[in-house]
Amino acid sequence: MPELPEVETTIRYLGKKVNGKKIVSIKKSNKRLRKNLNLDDFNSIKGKRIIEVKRFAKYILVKLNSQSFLIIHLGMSGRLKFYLKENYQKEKHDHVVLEFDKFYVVFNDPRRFGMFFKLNNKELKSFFNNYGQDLLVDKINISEISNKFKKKSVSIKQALLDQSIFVGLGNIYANEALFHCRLSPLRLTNSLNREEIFKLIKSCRYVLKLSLKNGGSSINDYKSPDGTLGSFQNMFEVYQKSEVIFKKQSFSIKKIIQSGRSTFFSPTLQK
DNA sequence: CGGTAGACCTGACCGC
DNA sequence: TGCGGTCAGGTCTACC
Repeated sequence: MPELPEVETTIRYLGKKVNGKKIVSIKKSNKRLRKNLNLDDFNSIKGKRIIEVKRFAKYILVKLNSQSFLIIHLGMSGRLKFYLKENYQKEKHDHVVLEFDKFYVVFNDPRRFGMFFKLNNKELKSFFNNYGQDLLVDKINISEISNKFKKKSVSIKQALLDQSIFVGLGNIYANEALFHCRLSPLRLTNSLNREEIFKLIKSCRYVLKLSLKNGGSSINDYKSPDGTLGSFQNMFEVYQKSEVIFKKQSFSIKKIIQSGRSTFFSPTLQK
């Protein structure tokens, strides 16, 4: 489900609620996620205080007052829910429940591609050592991207999803960004000149920021922790569309599969 | 090493 | 109403 704007929306909301608060208790289901808390880590969480909630790539990092972090990844269908105590009702696929003094924070994930685990400071560094530049916050180093692009011979669509080059783009925003800069998803990374790479990055940042401004995209299951829906899905230009209007003319959108993911693009407009 | 299928899951939707 | 097929925001692994 969630790409970078959805994760960012989640941490901004949650940070305001939990910063400085103590975890009174923790419960979990016995269902397997992509990564689970081991027993020792599970037992160590009760009583810890939350210092801050951050994001790295599409991961949510909850810093605890014990030189360690809860690491949460929402996978395809995960979300964090926030409930005042009197409002909590258990739902299907609630996998982790963090109890605070006056509220609960609940990790829910139907498909269970998500992760909920713990790392100490040292482990954190090595866990995140192979990630690329964050399109939302980093000042992008174009030369580095350009070098990575030259060394590869994959389509630029695939490259956008490769988290060791860029961090945070997922399938929706990769499609939207490519349309925004009018580059064909079929182009190979080593065929782009510097100007095209610059354009591509600019469009990625534009699309991500616009989505964030609109609270992310809500398709099927994504909601922010308080249940609000994002609205960027109403602004998709190509994703899951069959035609696009440009300069009052209508162009058809083609759907193809690239490395197992759907790509939507206009062969006429994107070169 | 680099690149690509397939695996991991549940649920929604569509056609019969 | 049910059954089978297809598809979905993301990673990771096993294999050429």
